[in-house]
Amino acid sequence: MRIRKVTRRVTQIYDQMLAPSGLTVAQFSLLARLWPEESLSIGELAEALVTDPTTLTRNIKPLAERGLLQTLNDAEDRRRRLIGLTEAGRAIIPVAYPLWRKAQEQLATLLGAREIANLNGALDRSLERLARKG
Amino acid sequence: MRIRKVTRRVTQIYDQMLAPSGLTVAQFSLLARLWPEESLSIGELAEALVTDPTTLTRNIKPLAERGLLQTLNDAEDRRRRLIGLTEAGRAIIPVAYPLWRKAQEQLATLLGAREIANLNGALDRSLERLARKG
DNA sequence: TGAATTTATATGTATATACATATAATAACA
DNA sequence: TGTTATTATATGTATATACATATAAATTCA
Repeated sequence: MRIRKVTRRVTQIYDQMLAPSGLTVAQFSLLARLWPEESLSIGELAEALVTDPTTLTRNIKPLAERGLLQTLNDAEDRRRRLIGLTEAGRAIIPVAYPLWRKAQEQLATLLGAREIANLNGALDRSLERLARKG
Repeated sequence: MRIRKVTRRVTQIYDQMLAPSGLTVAQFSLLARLWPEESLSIGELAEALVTDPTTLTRNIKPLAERGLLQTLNDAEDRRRRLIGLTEAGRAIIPVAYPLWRKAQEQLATLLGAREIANLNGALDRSLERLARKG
């Protein structure tokens, strides 16, 4: 499958560039999503990241162990866990962001700005149609 | 990352459709690549699938245990393992292929033929630029 | 030819991913 | 209100993925 092949290479490029920060691209995406927010539940975060809630439970674990994420119990609904950035979690974003930008630039160089724009447009439209329900 | 989100959903769709065959889309891709060939080494197969050779070593394992793949030692180069389909491996392709087509059709319905063609074109061009060397 | 280098694959380790199922808590309803 | 159904998350299990490193075999070269 084409898209799986391309994604493997793209993930590799981002992961290699982000390596000095100690984050993977999946981890950076997760942290970055929480950057402007107070905190989100597992379910909300899963929906935002278009991933399975059970995947998120697992992905949160190493980040929480490294002290980048913290969990609060929702008083209104005691089933929910509210996930938010810790101090360290907020602090790592400005370290990782420039690396992420560099990966983005490298990709733009490899593929060309026109192709990137075309691809992003097609992916955005596809996401909308695929986001929920298959 | 957009492409990672889309790929997760697309993989899910293919995996669900292929479930009756007991294959994942990654496994189907691997077996299908060997269908017209005699056999390929780990390295050749990795390159064809745009994946890491170490990933392939792992992916082969469950398929070999299920008797779908077999390994031959290359007489010319005793480091190389030649991977090929077994009888059972050849037999499962005609079972899985229609399911794979169905997933493809479902995706075409969701995204539209025009968008699919656009996306495939962009992905093919991207693959060419990304395939080797990052 | 013998030592150094390169190449092919495997292993250790870690994250990413999702399904089936379990559990606990909330919501619905009779 | 008490029972049932639904919802949020976690766990068990399995595959997918790749890097660092190990190992063995082939190649290079002095």
